[in-house]
Amino acid sequence: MATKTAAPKWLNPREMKAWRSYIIASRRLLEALDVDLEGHDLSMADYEVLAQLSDAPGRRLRMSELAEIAMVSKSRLSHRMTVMERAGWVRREMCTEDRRGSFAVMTDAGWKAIVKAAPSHVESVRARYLDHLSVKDQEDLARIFDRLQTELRSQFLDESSSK
Amino acid sequence: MATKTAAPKWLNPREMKAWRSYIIASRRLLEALDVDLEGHDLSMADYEVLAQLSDAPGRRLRMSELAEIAMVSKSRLSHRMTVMERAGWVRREMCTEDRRGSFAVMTDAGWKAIVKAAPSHVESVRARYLDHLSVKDQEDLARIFDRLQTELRSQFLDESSSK
DNA sequence: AAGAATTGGTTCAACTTTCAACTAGATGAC
DNA sequence: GTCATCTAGTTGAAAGTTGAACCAATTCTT
Repeated sequence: MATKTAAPKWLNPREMKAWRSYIIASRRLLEALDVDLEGHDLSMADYEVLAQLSDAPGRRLRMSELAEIAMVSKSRLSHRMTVMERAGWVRREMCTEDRRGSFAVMTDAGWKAIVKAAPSHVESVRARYLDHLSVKDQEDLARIFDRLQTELRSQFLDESSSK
Repeated sequence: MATKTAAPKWLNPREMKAWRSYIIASRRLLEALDVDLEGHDLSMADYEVLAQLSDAPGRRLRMSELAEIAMVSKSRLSHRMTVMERAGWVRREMCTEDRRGSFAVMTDAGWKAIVKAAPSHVESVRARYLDHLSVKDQEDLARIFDRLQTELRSQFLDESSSK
């Protein structure tokens, strides 16, 4: 920890509001979006995995790459894959170039499932989120959260290098 | 569902950015905050429960009320309570007015734990979030997410009444 | 070319969360 | 008052998640 000269400890009312309203609304939002997806037997996390996979060339990706871009741990992806494999949405193929590795491949059934779910999910994102934002709000949020993401990533890099 | 006259299906680039940057940054942020709390053997969810409890008069609340304001299910609260009870942070007291009910009560050890964790958590909220926002950003976010929350709540009420 | 270190991915065990069933007390209708 | 209904909270089983340990293949060092 850096030697901080007695930083102001608590949050002032403005900071508190910026924090609490964000965190509470986010919880509710995520919850609502998850509920909306239930009809398609999908969680937000699984949706993200399938969406990323469906975007990939050939709708196939190395497991680790998929884990990376879908922001789930390798372990978790591995487990979800066996579930989704059982559902017939994906399958694994071994990788001949690197025989440790394997590919996650989306099946036709998986493709159909995601194509079916996507419009209602998008509609849900609109109804729960975008529809309540002005164009300016959208631009502000994009800017703010982009910066946040950049900062978080650089913090992460710092922390893991100086471990 | 209301009869919507063929709404534009997909997200335009601005909407997409507003959505993706928000969702990705949020995931990373929550993750970082959770990691920061690990040192105190707390998850964000448990922290929230304890924080709410510590704010209550007498640091005691009916279980259902606590579940409500900490935004966890009754079942989940019940399970977490037994864990935190084992850790000596809380205890249950039966409610004499309504003998089905019980109170969650924070122990001295629990109070000490949360008092110890709070400054570092606040510092973490600053470092991961607030420090990267201008005053204007903070005000914008508060306004936006307050509105979002209001909308989500009213949607929720609509949906559960017309179930 | 032989170890040593790294990487890709899975698996196991511990833990957490959810969902539905359940107990028991409170409320309401008649 | 009694039967039905509702509410508070807990429980147990199933499903999900995590993190460490693990295997096997690759790459790095010398």
